[in-house]
Amino acid sequence: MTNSYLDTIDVRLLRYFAVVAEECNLRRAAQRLFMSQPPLSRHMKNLEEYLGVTLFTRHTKGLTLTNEGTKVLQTIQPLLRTQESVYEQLREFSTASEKRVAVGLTTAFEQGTFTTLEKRLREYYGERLRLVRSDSLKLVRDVKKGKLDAAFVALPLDAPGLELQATHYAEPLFAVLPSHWLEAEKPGLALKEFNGKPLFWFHRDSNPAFFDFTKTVFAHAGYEPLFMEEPEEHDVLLARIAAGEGIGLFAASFAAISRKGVTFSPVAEGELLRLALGITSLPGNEFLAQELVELAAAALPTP
Amino acid sequence: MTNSYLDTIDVRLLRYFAVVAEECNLRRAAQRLFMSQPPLSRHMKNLEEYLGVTLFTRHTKGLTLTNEGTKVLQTIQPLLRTQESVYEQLREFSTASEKRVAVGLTTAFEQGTFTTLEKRLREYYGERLRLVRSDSLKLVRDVKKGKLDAAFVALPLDAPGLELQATHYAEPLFAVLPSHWLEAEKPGLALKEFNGKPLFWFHRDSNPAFFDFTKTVFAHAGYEPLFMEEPEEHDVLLARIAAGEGIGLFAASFAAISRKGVTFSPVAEGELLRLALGITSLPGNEFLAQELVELAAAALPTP
DNA sequence: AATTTGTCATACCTTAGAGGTATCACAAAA
DNA sequence: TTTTGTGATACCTCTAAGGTATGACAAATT
Repeated sequence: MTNSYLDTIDVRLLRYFAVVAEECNLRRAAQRLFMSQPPLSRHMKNLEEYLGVTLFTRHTKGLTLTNEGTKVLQTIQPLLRTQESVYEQLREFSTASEKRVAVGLTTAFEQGTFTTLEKRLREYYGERLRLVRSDSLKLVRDVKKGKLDAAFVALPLDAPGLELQATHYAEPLFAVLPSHWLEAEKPGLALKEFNGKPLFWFHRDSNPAFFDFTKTVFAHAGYEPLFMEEPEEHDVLLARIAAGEGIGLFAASFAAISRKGVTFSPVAEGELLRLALGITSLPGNEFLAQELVELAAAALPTP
Repeated sequence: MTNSYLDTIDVRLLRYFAVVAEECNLRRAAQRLFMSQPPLSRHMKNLEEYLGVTLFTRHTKGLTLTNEGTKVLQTIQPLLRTQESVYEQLREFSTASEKRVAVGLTTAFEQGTFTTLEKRLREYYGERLRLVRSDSLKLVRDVKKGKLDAAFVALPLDAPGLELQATHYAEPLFAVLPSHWLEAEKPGLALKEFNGKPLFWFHRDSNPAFFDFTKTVFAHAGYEPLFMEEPEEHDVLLARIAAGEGIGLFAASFAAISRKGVTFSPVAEGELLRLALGITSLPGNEFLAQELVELAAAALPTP
């Protein structure tokens, strides 16, 4: 019996192949699969290598299936269908025959903000609920992969291909400063007072749209920050601010956390710099998303 | 519709589950799957998490399926069967409707050793052949994974669960020394003359059985080497030997490669330190293995 | 009762491979 | 000629699969 490499092919590759065959265009197929074009190109090449078959002819307008490619496509259809139906059946088995709900929760706001919401979610979904805390970008990735059904994320956020529903909830950003920088209590600090001073901020890659937006706001306010890489851990960040290395900008709810040596202070431009709470999900999960919006409306303060 | 994590489960996990369910024992199941017990334990835990179902009750004599576990097992059977049959059909598609043959070739011998063998293989299998060169241990791993149908490997080698057939071909080891260490031409150097001198040698982990064996031979010969980590690249190794950092021990065929500053010399214990050529494959591939043994017999010199 | 053995679980590490960005080569369209 | 849209390539990052070492625990053995 010749194994010829084939046993190790992931069914996922075959599913990718089906989508590519349908689109006849790598870029579009990649978009539908929530990935970028190059890895998909590689996957198709590998698949051809595995199978020992040329699946496509490549030309400058896209791809077209070869005859063998068509045959392969027909051959795998039953497998893809069987997988779907079996997975559908497996979903029925979850505890108490009820469908599980996996929901993400952003760490962009102070976690205490969500205690009521969490309680409501647990009451509402009971054992079926699976709650995951992470930063908005990882949550978006997991929603795309199907690991999460929906996620509460911080807006603004660019999530192409996903449904995105806003809730009423939003918070202005607060400045977090080393206490000794603040000569007197000044509510509503103007950002321009910090011109040239270092700001702990996220890397542009993690959310280009929001990064560029804030940069514009900073510029308008006359604040040209010296960007410093933000530490992962919240307490580390506070410690470094206390040490006078730079300032931070957090959602207002974080003012609930105090630390020796740092001062939370509202900024004059706070209303421009708002984080809103949104719910993201794959198209098709609108019902769940709507449920979550309503639960959030009932369980979050109206600021 | 709720995705609930489930879409991302690899079918492989389900296949593992089926094996575990059959064996009711993680260690044995892991052995059948060519992996160690801990990852399998984790996989089963993850699977339960994904499905939201307790599949097994764990006790001190092994595992037993729960009722839900049995139901899940029944549910996935059609998928596993469909996958097998579809993959079987896919194999038919390989170029010219012929089954492909993936064969590994060890780098433990000088590659020129195999020129005739390679030629024969290509003549015999034609386009169907896929030849991979790597070290014996990676080849064994790929054979286990099904990426290779069979591989020519260096013996002795411990490959539990795999078929292992010896060919008639074997080579003694030669010493490779910095030229300036050799005062006069001495054919048949005794290892003990190098006592305490550094030896570039492989890490024990890569082949414990062979490592221990050679160590015993060294000890008997009165050679207590100072083991040094062997560089990956052959030419780097030669350069460092030329620089006088230590000696090496290679299969005799490598004497074909000369380099300024190093001398290849047979060792008196060479007949004890032999590398043989073997063919390894998964049980069930005996026919191919036998073919390869015969091709090797015809294409390799009888030393 | 104490020891040994065989079970699964846990902690930690290494590494293959999936996916990302930047960029290329090429042909069709403008 | 330039622009635009195609797939391919090179290179990087990081997740997750698999490995080793070890633990906790119960049954079997002494």
